[in-house]
Formats: sequence, structure tokens, C-alpha cells
Amino acid sequence: MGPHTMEAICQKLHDKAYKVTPQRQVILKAFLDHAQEHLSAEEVYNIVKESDPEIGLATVYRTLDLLADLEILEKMNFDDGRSRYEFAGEEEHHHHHLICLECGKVMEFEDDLLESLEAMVAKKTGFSIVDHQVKFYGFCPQCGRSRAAN
Amino acid sequence: MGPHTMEAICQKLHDKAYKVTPQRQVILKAFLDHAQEHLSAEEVYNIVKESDPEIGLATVYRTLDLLADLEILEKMNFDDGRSRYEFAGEEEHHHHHLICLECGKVMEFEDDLLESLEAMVAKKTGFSIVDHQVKFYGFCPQCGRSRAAN
DNA sequence: CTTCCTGCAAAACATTTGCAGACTT
DNA sequence: AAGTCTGCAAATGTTTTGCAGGAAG
Repeated sequence: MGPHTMEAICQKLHDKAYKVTPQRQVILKAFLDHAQEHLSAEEVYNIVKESDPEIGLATVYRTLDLLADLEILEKMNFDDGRSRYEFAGEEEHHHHHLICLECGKVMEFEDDLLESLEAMVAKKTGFSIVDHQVKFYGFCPQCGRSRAAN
Repeated sequence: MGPHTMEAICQKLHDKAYKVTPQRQVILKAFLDHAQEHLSAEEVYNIVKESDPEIGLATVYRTLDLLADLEILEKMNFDDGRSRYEFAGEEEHHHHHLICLECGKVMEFEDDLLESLEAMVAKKTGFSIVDHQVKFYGFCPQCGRSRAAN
């Protein structure tokens, strides 16, 4: 859960005895260069092919898996048939996602209000809760406007 | 958004000029018989094959799609690699899901507190929000207990 | 009767895996 | 040098689609 810099992450890989390969670095760079973009494996692959045309899609998948296991990336699902990834939130500081039902755009939204709900849910159900995910579905300002015009 | 009875749903199909076929009825019956179970297409297929051994998996998929389009079923994703379905909630009355990270069990939880959060998010972001989905991840009472014992 | 539905088989996708060679440490 | 990591190709699992026959309205 350190900062999301190339150095810090490579250090973490090194500390855990994972090798710091050029492929892994180039994939990390893709996320650093596309912050807040919720990239899919295929998208990462396309970005990364420009610096390393030899890279294989399987390597991208394996690296995304690894980075998600290390909690450097977070794997998420926006109901578009593929997994997407973004840097994991620092500590408990969550953000949630607003998904536009028209254009598919994903916007982010900060909120800590869910922590208290989490505690309440734990008490009521007996679950020990370690995480939560919230998605809002609606229409973004642009699409909402054009819909209203119809 | 009517009640979830065979009659009401067949009526709705009829009203929208969809044919009421035995396959569709048998699939609906599977959901009526397995309320609150979040069935996957494959699971529906296996249930339904007992009454209609001739049915095809493709028909199950097409029917689930149709019922989700009509907002009779809701398609959901519990990160287990397949879509799952349950009856769509009546009106605005949502329930949320608690997913056990150990055994995969899904529990339900009623709460309306999110409605106010929804309004706040709408105001802050300019989205017009039509729905939301909340998932909590943790350990159910049984799994939590055995984990504590280790 | 007309049109929509169905079952089958094949196709389409996203993701995973086996393996031999290449590279990090 | 040892063990991990990579690229490729093949395999997997889920979901979709084309088509010809069959059934609902």
C-alpha cells in the first residue's frame, strides 16, 4: 500500500523475491501513464506493445494477476465482459465508480461514508467484512443532456 | 416490476408480444423454485433439464437475456467468472450482497441508506443516477470461526 | 400461416496453462 | 548456476451466433 511509483513497486517486487523484468516494468509504466483509466488486459497489451512489440498477451495476464495478488493493482468488473485494473487504493481510502449506461464512461467518486455502513452490516449479519465495492449506474452529464433533448 | 409470479410474468411477455413457450416457463419456474439463490446459466440449465431434457443451453442464455432486458431478472457478477441472475428488486427496494471470500457463499442484506448517498453523489458529480450496486467482501460466520481457530 | 423460438454445432471471446528457451539474480 | 519468467500455441470455460426445422399466436 505504498505510493504508486516505479521505484516503490519494483522495490516491493524485489523484497518479495519476484524478478523485476522489463515486461513487468513496462506494464507498470502503462498504469502510471494512464492513471484513473481502468485498463483491461487487452488495452494494457496494446499500450505496451509500442515499447515492447515482442511481449505476449499471456505475460500481461500473468503480470496483472501478480500485481493484483500483491495488492498493487485492484481487479474490477464493470460488466463489460472483461476485467479491468487500476492502482489499489491507499489504506482504507476507497473510491467508488459511476458507470454511464449510455457511453460506458467510468467516473470516480470519493467517499468514506460506507465505513460506518460496513460496521453496521457486520453487526447485523455476523460477517467479518474486509472490503466493499460500490457501483452507481446512471447517465453522465453529457449523455444526460442529449437524452433530455430527445 | 410487478410481483414475481408465473402468471404476472407470462402476462408481461404476452403484452410485449413475446411468445410464452414451455422453455421460458420452465426457466421461470427454476427461479421461482430457487428464490434468493443467484443461479448461473449452467445451474439453470441443469435444473431445467430435469423437466425438459431436450432443452438447449443456448435457449437458457437467450431466455436469461430476454428476462434481464424486461427487468424481470437482474444480471449480476460475483467475480466467479460467470454471470448470475435473480429476480429484479421491486421498485427502489434494494438489497445488497455479502460475499464470503472463503466459501463463496452469498448472503443478502437489506438497506435503504444508500438512497441518500445516491442523491449526494448525483449532486456532486452531475450524473443522473438510476441504480446502484453494493458488494461487501468478508468471511461468513462459519468461515470466520474456522479461520480464527487457526 | 407468419413470425418468433428452439436445438444443434460451430464460433467468438476472455483467460489460463504446458512447455522449451531466455533472462534475472 | 538456479530458478523464475517469457512467448507461443493450445486448451479452457463462458457466452454468442447461424441456420434449418418446429411451435406459438
